[in-house]
Amino acid sequence: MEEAVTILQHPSVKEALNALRKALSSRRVILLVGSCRVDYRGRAESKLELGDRVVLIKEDGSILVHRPYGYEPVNWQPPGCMFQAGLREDCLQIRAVRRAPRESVSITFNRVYLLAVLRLVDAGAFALHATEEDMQRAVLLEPSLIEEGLRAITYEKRVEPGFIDVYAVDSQGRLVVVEIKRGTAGREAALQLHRYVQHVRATANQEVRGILAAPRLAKGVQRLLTNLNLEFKRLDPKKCAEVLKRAASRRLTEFVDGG
Amino acid sequence: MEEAVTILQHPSVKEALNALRKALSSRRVILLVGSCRVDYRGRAESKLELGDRVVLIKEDGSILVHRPYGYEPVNWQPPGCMFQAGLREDCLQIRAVRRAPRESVSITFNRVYLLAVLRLVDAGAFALHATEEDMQRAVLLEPSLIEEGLRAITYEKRVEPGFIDVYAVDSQGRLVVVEIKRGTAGREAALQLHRYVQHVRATANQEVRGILAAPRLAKGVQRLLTNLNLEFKRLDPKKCAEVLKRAASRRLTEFVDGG
DNA sequence: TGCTAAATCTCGAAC
DNA sequence: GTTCGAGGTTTAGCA
Repeated sequence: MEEAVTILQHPSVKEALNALRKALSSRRVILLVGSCRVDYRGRAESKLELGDRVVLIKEDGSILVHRPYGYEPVNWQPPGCMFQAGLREDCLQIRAVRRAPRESVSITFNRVYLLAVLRLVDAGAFALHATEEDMQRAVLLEPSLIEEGLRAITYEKRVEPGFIDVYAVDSQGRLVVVEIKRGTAGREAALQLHRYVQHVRATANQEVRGILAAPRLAKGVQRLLTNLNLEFKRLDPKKCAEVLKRAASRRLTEFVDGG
Repeated sequence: MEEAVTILQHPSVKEALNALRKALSSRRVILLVGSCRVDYRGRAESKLELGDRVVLIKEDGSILVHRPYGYEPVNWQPPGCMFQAGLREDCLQIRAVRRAPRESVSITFNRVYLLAVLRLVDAGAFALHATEEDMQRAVLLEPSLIEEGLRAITYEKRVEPGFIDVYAVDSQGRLVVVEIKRGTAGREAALQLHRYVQHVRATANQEVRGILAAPRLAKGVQRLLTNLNLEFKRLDPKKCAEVLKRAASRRLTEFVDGG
């Protein structure tokens, strides 16, 4: 069985090329550190002059070029690339090509400091909580998070301008459109809600309330809401997550008790 | 002078911790490969179970956790983090904390396959062409890209709904609002243009044309434009980039000839 | 610092 | 294959 980690330190260009070709054909994760130039052609075009970078090639054919700073890669290619590796004027050149859209990144190393070929096994589950979807599910489960007496009718209702997060009826029988934002709700969110409410009003021909539910509003948005005859309701993502967790454990209890 | 690349292969947790602490305090770029769990708390919450990952820590205090597949990091922290490294039940634990917003990522390695500490020098210039801003500048330089006889008045004009990309007058003296998109223009772009045009009409009290300029339209958007009494003009990002390049070399020629 | 709009956005789902 | 909306979006540009 092959080693999980194979490392070449300061390899010659030829040594690096040999190891790289083998690693690419066996679909390994590859780490390359060295001095390189990068050119991109496709949806846009870019040129990056000589400097030290970290290049990460993954099993699914994605590639990232990282500078020593910044969250985002300076150049990249999404999963599904074809790779070519070769020599070019004493340099190691790697080309990552994809079609649809047709684009390519080519990286030219004049020096390689480190080449690591990795056999990684990762089947770990990933779970993200307190997303906007979680908040929506929480409101459907407990509409009182928005206001007492509210009853949910549908969610993700398709209307012309987009999707209504939660569509409900209040204690007095009026239609309510609820737009949920996980972060600070800005002007765009208010306008989005406005479009939905306008559409429902035109269709339903009765009184329709619009409620923007978010942890907080951006400056000036309260005034915009007032002008548009819409309402704001503070809604905490964490509290929504707790509602979901409670509901899940309740379901579990009922399941155990009932079974 | 210290080595540009320092490597520990399959270090013990204690060895890794020592090297990591030193690397963090000297603000090096750090590559860590190993088996780990990851927890995130902040704007949302996430949990990633055990698996092999590549962790990249940068000079500016950003950190990325990459699985063996996918363009995006599964967990991360933007530049400006504080790092803590320690032992936790025979595991190497790294915590990256930032405030505003308050959030943290903690990574717990039960095994480290590779630790590389890198001294990278990257001063290479990066240039990106054919962005939406390039297209806007090209249209300002040559309004005939949109239509003959068009004259630009202002750009990035502030109006209530946002910023008008290019504000112009056509050959017959009518006001023209131009909205530019670099990619496929969808429904949202048409509605955005509509809002701008409505606003200008209300303000200027005269005939106002709205032109959506983009390489192509999403399906159904042409019909929407027609309903809203707006126009579409095909505009190629690459052609815009060429216009700019031509203009730049012309300026250079004039400069050389004149000087 | 807060807010707005763009991105080689990416990613996923729905049509 | 497109299109559309969300993202722990990030990033750049301004008020």
